[in-house]
Amino acid sequence: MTFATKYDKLLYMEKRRFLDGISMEAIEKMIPCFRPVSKRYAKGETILTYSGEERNQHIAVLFSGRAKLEVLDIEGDIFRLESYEEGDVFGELFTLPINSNEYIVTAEEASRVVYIDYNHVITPCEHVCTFHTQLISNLFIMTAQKTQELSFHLSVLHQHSIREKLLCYLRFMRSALKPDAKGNFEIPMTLSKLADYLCVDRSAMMREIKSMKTEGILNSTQRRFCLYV
Amino acid sequence: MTFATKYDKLLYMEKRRFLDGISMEAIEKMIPCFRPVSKRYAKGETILTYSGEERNQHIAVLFSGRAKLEVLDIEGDIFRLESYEEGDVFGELFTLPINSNEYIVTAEEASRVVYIDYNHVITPCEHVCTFHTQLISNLFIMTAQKTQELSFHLSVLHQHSIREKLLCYLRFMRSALKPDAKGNFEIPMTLSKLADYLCVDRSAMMREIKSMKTEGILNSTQRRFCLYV
DNA sequence: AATATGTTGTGACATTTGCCACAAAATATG
DNA sequence: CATATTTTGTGGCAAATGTCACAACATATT
Repeated sequence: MTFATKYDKLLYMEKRRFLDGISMEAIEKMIPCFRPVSKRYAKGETILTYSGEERNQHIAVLFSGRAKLEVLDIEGDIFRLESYEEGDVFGELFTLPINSNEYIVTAEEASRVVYIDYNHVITPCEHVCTFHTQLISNLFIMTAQKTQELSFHLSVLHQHSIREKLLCYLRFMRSALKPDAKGNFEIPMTLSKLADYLCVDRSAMMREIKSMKTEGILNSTQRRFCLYV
Repeated sequence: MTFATKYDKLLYMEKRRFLDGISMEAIEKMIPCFRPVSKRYAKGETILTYSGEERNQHIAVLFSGRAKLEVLDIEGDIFRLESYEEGDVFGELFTLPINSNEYIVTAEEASRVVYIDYNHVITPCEHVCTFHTQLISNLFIMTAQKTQELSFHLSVLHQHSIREKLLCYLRFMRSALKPDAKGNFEIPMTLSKLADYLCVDRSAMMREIKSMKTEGILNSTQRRFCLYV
């Protein structure tokens, strides 16, 4: 059904994970304290939905697999809002529910999700969890990184023309991906997905890439790009 | 210089503040622990800049006033990325610095900013700060709310046409603002700012509003809207 | 109250962008 | 390896959007 799965990342950054810096022994000690609930989901299965009517105070962490968040609006249109990879956090806590819109998180691969009560994470426990602090820090950094990604996405969409959007995205990718000796780098998603990300029509984007090539601004084949500006 | 200041909010939600749920006595006890640095800025003054070259591990909290975050890109174009009101958190930690872009936070009114070292907040202190947990929770919720706003902004920009963007924004506002008996509500920014927010041309937006009026979809004068769909 | 500055509202025109349709290439699947 | 599915690349045409210019209005400032 879906191809090119290994290219489906939206951005390329070193992500903080929920359990970074916490030893296995510490994790095992923390389990009785946090009482995490782990659930498995098959490919295509709905992980959770919310519509803003009841507040869900659980933090969901995607431990393995891939998932997406889609919005079903009042018109019946559905569109993808976010993509989740291993280590991502999600849940109602992180999405401002637009009234009467339905938010649906679906597994795009077989996935494992761990639910943790938000209050348990924030409140220091009676047992001496040395790594509780680390956990809070991780969670905080993860949320901050999420705002970073969204912030970047917005700054790309703020560009007026397709060309400017492309340049904004590609320049960031060039600096993030450390291009090879010839200056080539390969973006982490297909051109179709890129058009979605930039909120432009795919064929219009292709046309723009073409004219940028003839102008000598860049060079590319498929996902491989080389920027001259 | 700037008018209509009370309408300059982007969204309308009950925001968690940094010191919510913490008594004055507790705050005074916490001061020696956190060692916050408070600075005042005049209207128009630069609060801070960053470009991703050195990591600034401080959290900035806008205690009073108003500020904006702008990006200066490689072309020399400058555009507004975010607006900050009282209680907002900002700083390099929350913005993914696009390579060689310059990020500039400027005071739009006389403002007071409190800087706190991130590690001090996250790490439990030797003194018994009962409200340390509350503080962490506040900070976390604030960051989550930030992602909610960005997330909403993105979901608006994902709409293809000006009309869809308008409807998406206005429907949210209607539900957030509790319209009067006649169904009227007043959006919290000027129409010019709205056009910016929706990333469309202002006059094109006005044209669209006009044709929506003739179609009987909505009614409006200035910032006051009444939606029929 | 008078002035300056920004906001709202409108129209004509140019341009960009989206839409559609199709073929070739690349990538998964069995 | 053969097949199915998706991605990439291209062109013509229509529609949506941006640009420019201007007047009336609203809001701060003095």
